[in-house]
Amino acid sequence: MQRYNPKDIEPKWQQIWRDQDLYKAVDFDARPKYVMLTEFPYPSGTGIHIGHAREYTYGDMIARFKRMQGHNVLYPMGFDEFGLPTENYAIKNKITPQSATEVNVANFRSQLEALGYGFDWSRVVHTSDPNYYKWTQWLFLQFYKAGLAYQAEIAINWCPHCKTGLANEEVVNGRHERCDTLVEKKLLKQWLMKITEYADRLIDGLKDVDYPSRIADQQINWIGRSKGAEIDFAIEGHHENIRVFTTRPDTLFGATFMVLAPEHTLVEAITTDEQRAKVHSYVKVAQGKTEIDRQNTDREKTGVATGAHAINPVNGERIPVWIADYVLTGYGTGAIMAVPAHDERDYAFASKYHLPVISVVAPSFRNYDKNAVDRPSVSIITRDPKTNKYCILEWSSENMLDCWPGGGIEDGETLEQAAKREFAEETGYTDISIDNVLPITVATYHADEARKSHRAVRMVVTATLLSDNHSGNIGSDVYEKDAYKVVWVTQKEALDKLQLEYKLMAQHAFDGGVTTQNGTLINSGAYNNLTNEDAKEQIVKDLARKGLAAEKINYRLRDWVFSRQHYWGEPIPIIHCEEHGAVAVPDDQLPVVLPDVDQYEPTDTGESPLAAITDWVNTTCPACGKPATRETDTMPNWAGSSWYYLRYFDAQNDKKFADREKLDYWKDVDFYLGGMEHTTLHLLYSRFWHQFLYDQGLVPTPEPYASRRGQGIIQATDGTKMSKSKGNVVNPTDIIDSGYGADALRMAIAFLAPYDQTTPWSPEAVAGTHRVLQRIWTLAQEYSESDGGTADSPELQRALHKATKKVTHDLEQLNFNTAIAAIMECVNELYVIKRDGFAASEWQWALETLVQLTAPFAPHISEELWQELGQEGSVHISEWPAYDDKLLVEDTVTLAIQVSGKLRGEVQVAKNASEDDAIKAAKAVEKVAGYLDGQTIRKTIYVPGKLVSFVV
RNA sequence: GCGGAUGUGGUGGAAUUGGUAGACACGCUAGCCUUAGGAGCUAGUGCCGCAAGGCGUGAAGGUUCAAGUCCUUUCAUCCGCACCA
Repeated sequence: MQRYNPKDIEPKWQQIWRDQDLYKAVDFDARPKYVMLTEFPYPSGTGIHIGHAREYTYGDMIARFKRMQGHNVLYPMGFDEFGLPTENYAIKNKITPQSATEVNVANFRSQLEALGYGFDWSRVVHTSDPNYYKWTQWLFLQFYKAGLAYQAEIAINWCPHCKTGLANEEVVNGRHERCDTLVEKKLLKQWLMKITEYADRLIDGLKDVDYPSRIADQQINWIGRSKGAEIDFAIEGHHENIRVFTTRPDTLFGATFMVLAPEHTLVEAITTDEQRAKVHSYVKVAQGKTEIDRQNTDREKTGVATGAHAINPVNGERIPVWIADYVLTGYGTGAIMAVPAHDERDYAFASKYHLPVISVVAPSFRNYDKNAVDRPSVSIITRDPKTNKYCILEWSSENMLDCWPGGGIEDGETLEQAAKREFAEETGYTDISIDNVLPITVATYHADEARKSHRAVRMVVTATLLSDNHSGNIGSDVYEKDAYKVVWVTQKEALDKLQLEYKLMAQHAFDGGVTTQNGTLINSGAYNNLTNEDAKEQIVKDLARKGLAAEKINYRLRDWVFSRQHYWGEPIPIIHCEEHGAVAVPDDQLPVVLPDVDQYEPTDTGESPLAAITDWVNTTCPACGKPATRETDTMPNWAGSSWYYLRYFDAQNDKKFADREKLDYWKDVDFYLGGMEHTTLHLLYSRFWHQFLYDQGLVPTPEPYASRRGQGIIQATDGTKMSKSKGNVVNPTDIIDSGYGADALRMAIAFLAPYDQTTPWSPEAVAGTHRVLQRIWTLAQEYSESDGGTADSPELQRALHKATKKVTHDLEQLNFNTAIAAIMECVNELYVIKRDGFAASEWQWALETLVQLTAPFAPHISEELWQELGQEGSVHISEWPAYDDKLLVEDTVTLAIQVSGKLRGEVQVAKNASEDDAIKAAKAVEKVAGYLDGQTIRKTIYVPGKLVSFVV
């Protein structure tokens, strides 16, 4: 018998598949198309890692499964070659980026082939190939011609280590995501893409695609759409207005000051002479701070008054204008109205600089029956200054909520009188002072002794315990006597114990009166008593009539900084002419080829190294033929990957980026698997490009990816992140070469955990899957060496149909791990059946089926055994097995028997046993009978095929 | 703070509509076998207990004949964003 040795069979089949073009996708084929896309790799010098293997393994399994199910599958691969790592690698090794790329790509490709992936290599794309980036440049020019690519001199994020500008998306916690260097602000003339123009489309388009919420929400969050209004405040003694953006126009009456960002354009003009020196020095300090400093929310707020005053448009109040660096230039208008009573940041600022706080929204809690009768009442939040604890009533009845003392306000009684009386009646404490009436409206359901509904409209007061004077009486009537305890608790305990309106009162009392909750307007003139939601609309509407406000939607998303000051990227195809400005390179002069150079190190000047190559830079203007210069910035690494999937549909075309008929055939990507880290980068950028191309009529679908999933990360064995410096990186090629082979590795990766879960690598897993493959191998060998068996086996049929059903369903749900478990279970069952003897004809069928089920997971061994079983052609283009539910049903089933909800035994009954028979059988079980003896059976529940439950 | 997720044996992880918790695998224990291989086969393996039995899905309550699954409260961890007005 031949032993299973992957080294003998894997390279052999890889060569045969290549020779046969087995995985070549066919344009215009009649079978339904299926585009399985995984993110193409960046060909670094270190080769592929286990994360690549996880992604491509899942993709390959789906591609093979769909192919066997009769789809015309396109599973393409390419290389995302431009970018900093290769440039740095080339500089370090003193070679050109072109040759570094060539070497790395060759290495990547051979590693990918060793894993047995069924890529259609005839469609491979290379983003640094001029035949490819010609079209990246051409597409860029479509954006430019549509006004969506533009130049602007702005302060951008600059990485001093990589010496290039960065997009917002590439900065994480103030650092460049690639090299972890603190980014700086640098004022540079930049190319930008107007992705903000597509902000709404990028949100709305998510409704039409199948993305998990963690991906869709992250994108929505990143775009950060927020609805509000822009409101103009007049400045005393000036003609200009200060325009602010706010989402809370309902709190306008509570605006007690304004804050401008230090960089705001009006700062210089409005600052008074007395304040000028202070303002200047503050602005200087603010600009000297790093991004990370300015974004630190723990930092104490600072600011300086400009001396100027603005006029609140709703009430004519004169309010001071400050500058402070907690207001950002880049968002909204760079100026805010500050409402300290309803915004924590404004409150912190107001407290520090002793600015007034005016509450204008009384948070309300409403939970009552509309027909209820009003009953004015008061709740008293009393603090004992000696212990810093608060007095609450703890009820012994389950129907009563623990609460603040309080009760109805009698006719002719003031709020203060009622509060003191109720507190004394309920707690016995007679000596308190009322400090404050909280702006809060609590309307809550309350029933009296006659079960009549009341609406308790509560006033909430805070009070201080002055002495321990006590009446000795707790509770005023028979219902309250001994029904509760008076307890003193800390703030935290109070928040833990109290619920609903009582909790809300506590929160409001403890947080100093600052609240962002909804409620009713107070201190707001004509708008008093409106809900704040209604007031929002009303106030904006009224101001809009006077031309002082307009509804406005703001986005967190910024335009995409598209320039890079590096050599190794697509040259931006623009020519600068003194007379004609920025002119697009004509189509017939594309591509603008990256020139060969000796020096491609980045510079500190903010200029790309291309700027030094004068004979490349100097050219003529396409419009007038006069001397002109080329744009020397290059595109970001995200450019080539923004449309690469479209090129797979027509990879060789030299007339167009892709032929329209081929685009119409392949349409979009059916399933796109990739990394979660690309959610707000590549995935967002490419959706933006695609939506634009759709608007231009260049692609047939509004969205590029019909379905998207993100695979989880494989961590190091100890659960930490793999890193080269820690030496805990798992190399897939090493595992293959060590003798386990690609099939066992693929199975181990997929068996590890659900596909989207982050999970540590387990080195033993490969030994386990290798063992399973050996067992399958052995089964097939023993069959082919046997001379037939003895009996037909319904068990055999059931085992294979069950496995087929499970594997089919699990693959459809992407449950790779349980699909493999089902194969393992089936193999175990076959070993048990084998011991009982076997019939040749059925084993032939059983093994064929097993091999087919295994094919997507372990393609080499399946192909080898398929051939050994006497099949012609490849298992990978054989028809996926069907299953028959009828053959799954066993003749007898095991019923669980419960007595009073506890499992007490089990019994075998015929699969179609009647309820009576089943119950009779259950009662007959000795152990069960013991539990039923002497008990009255109150109820019997029978779930066919599952259990019998006796309630005694 | 906002958004998203996850808590189940020694480990990775299973568990359609509420219906025998721990499938499958790793590891471990014992035995067998051998062409001594990165072997293979058989049995066992949630916890406590000699057993009967009891206890068990982060914690606490609740609904139900029955809860990992539904409801309420709460704790912890991870990911993304974060002075976004």
